[in-house]
Amino acid sequence: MSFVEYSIKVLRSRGYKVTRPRKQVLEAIEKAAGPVSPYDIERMVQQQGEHLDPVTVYRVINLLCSLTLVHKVLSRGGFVKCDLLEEPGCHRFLVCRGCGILQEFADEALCRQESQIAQRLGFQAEHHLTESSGLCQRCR
Amino acid sequence: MSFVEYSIKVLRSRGYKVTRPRKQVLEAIEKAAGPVSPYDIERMVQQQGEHLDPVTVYRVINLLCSLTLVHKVLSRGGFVKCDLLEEPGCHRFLVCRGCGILQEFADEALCRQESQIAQRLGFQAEHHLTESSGLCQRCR
DNA sequence: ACCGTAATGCAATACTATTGCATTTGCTCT
DNA sequence: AGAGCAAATGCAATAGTATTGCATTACGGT
Repeated sequence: MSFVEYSIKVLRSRGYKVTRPRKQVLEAIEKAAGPVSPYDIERMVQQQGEHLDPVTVYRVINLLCSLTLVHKVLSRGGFVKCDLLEEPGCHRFLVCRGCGILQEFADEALCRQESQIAQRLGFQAEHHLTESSGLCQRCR
Repeated sequence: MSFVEYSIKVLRSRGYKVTRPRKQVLEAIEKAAGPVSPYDIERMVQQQGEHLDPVTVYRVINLLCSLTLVHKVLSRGGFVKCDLLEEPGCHRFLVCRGCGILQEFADEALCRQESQIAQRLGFQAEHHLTESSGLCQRCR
């Protein structure tokens, strides 16, 4: 099942409508090579002769992020489709500082260790956001 | 030694000039309760009857971030002074979703574990950015 | 096919960030 | 103390990112 199909299934199952703009955004993000901004998405859709309001893109992206179908890449800006979909644990990124390539991963042991450290500091951690930078195999 | 004093020492030791705007930014960030934007800093300085260009604030902050005297809090926006200064390892944040309070920490074992995971995925990690969200002791 | 509500489009606006160039100023050397 | 130089700042312009409110549209259940 493709990213778009899976996302539509999730939208329906949570009671969200499957609208034209939502499908447009999903398709744009699926096609994109890397992180894209809401305005990038607007442009991609426009280049197909269709129309889409950037404000709507923001709202769609917010929804998709809240469903973890899409992630924001904080260290670079822009949004990417989730590559792990149903994989449990916090989804994290490796970012190559050479070519910019992204690799998503999840590791429950890491989650546990981080939560443990947080607990020692009086915190009850619920979610871990991690973006590690370095060099990918190629750029090394 | 205060944050400002330490920062000035670092600036000098690395060959950077200690200028009026740099001192103004350092003092503003030291006083701030939480993360502040460059424009917040401009306002803080102006309220003392002094003047400071926001573009300069951006440039100063970039420098301070590159020296890890200041960190950007990506999940919230805004910049904070580093509370760990000379502590080795990547500096990370716990962010309370209740009151917004920040707690900075470093943990070299965590760095190692993350690097190891990255290596299994073909990555040579150099730096780990982490912001965990949850509830602080008070908000729980 | 209709209806109600969720979602979108539009307009306005605020915030965040960057670039180039002329001018100033901190620091070193005498 | 003063001169000179490179680094840093101020200014102007501009691009990119993000949010809000309200009128209108359209999805999906009946």
